[in-house]
Amino acid sequence: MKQQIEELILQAVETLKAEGILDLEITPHITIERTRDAQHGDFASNLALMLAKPAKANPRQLAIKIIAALPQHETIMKVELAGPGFINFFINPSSQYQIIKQIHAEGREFGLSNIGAGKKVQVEFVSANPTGPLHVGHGRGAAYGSVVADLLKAVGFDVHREYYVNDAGRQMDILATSIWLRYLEECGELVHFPSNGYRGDYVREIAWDIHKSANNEYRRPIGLVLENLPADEPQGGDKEAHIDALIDRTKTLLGPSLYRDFFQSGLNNILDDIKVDLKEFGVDYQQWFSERLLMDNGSVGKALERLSVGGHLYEQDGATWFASSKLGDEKDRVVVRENGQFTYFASDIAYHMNKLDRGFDQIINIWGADHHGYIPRVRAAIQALGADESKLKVLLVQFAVLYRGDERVQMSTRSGEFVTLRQLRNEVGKDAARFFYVMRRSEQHMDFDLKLATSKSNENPVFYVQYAYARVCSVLRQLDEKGWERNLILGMESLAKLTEEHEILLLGTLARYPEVLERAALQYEPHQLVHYLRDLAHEFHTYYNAHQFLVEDASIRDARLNLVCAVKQVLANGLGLLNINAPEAM
RNA sequence: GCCCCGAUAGCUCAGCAGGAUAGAGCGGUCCCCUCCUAAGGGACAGGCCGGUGGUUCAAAUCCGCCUCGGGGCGCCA
Repeated sequence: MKQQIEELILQAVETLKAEGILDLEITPHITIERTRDAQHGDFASNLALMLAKPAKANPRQLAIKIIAALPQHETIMKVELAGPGFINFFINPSSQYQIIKQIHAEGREFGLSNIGAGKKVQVEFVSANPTGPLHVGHGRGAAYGSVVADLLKAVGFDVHREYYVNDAGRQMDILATSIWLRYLEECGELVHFPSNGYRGDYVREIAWDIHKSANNEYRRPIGLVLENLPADEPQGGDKEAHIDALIDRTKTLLGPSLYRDFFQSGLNNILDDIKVDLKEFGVDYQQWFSERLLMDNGSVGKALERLSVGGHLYEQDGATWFASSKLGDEKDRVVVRENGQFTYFASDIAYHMNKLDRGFDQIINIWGADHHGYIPRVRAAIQALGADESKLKVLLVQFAVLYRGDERVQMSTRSGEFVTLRQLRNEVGKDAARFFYVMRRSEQHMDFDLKLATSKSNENPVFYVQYAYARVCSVLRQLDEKGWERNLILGMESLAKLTEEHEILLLGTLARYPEVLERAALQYEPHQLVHYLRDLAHEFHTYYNAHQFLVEDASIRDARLNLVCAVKQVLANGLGLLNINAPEAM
């Protein structure tokens, strides 16, 4: 519809050019938008306003000429000049009814497009360290990332979803050590738990499990563990030095092989839990990409080699630095520490090299807003690797600040005081949680009131949309109970009987759906789809209250049912994209 | 100090590839079930779109400056 009007306008412009009214040099960017006010018709163009200056003409005069030059078309009922020079298009109602036939014909496919066809996109999201269960902050990234991925797929991109598992590095050593200390407690040793260790209950649970299956295999006397350790912070020492020494001691006492076993069982335990958690939250991945794999298979070395060949590395103070400041970063970054270990950034460079080598046309990283300072160095790395940095798109998700009523909930993984994603799901359910997370713009700080989200009252907006769907289902059940049968063909033939204001309004909203999907996908903004679904549900509820669908006159009845079933289909398609259930009854 | 995000109704937020009287939900006041689920609908009240300059025929939307919030600036991950 929109495209048709665009073509008509384009033809008009050509005509005016041929007549010498418009300069041949002018190639206008034609913008057509749906009107907000029905008085302004269905579509409006500001073309005359845009061209007024280059054409050196009065916008209203110009609009009149454009209108005169517009070819006739069956879908256009009338064209009006309005305001300062807007051209308003009124669509012929008979062509508006087509949307119902289209939705019925396309079903689940309705709204999908192929504007992304042939483009491979990788979406990396969540990628939380496997040092504990996912909390509600990760939930937002999970919901947002999965819907962005689904939207891109819906408009034709070849989407690859990935979780980068930080299974190497110091944090993991701290975790392994924390589990081991809890394990020793379970064995009966009297342990002073380090202030910098992971204190969550899940650490104890993992320790119990290991003790159950391995008994005292990993037990060492606590005296040996604590011997000559630097003091912890509460004792006036440095907590970092303390925990590092504790890690070293753990490795020494267990030996490489046993330490690795222990480490691995902690990792597996938590990663499996994360996988199940996300699966239950409706989030699937094509790949779980291991950082340790990059370390072990030499990819990090290769990536640094590539940077080195390009002259991007230098040695200073015993460390190896990446000269990222020459490529837009604010300072250079260490990639190999003085102690010979790679930094986290080094493996991230390798990971991005790997992404590039896999031939994605676009790489989308969805990060927490706290990582924003990290973007310039990754861009620098991509350039240094010889790739086009515009392939990288970083989408930042602002934090969800948790409230319980008026009280702000403090969160800290270390202290173990946090609300897990699983707790949230258990309290509100998958549907409400997902809906809440994506109903706000991702760059927007979000106040997530657990009290509100956990309330099963009608304040919860997800019910509103689901209820519209359930109502249609209910209508169809009622039809059956009344002994009527729906005649699809008769309904389609009688669409012209849908002349009520509410009905015309719904036709327009239904027709908007593909545009909403396209826009939401290309702008990575799932909330646009959420708002659309709310609008659609609202218009349906209003219609429902204003008119009876199951009327005696079969032709009107079937026409209305076809309209209402089109609404049902679009609600199902939209909710499906959000991975939110569409219940037959509530 | 530098960087990112934000500031719109009492509250939570849409609207921001500039457009015609700024929207929704919740909360407030009132109204609508002998009728397909009232988890619904309708009406009213509620706004100097943080402030201030600028660009434009047109600015909540774009640009500059300022104020106030949140976050980030490690040989941590």
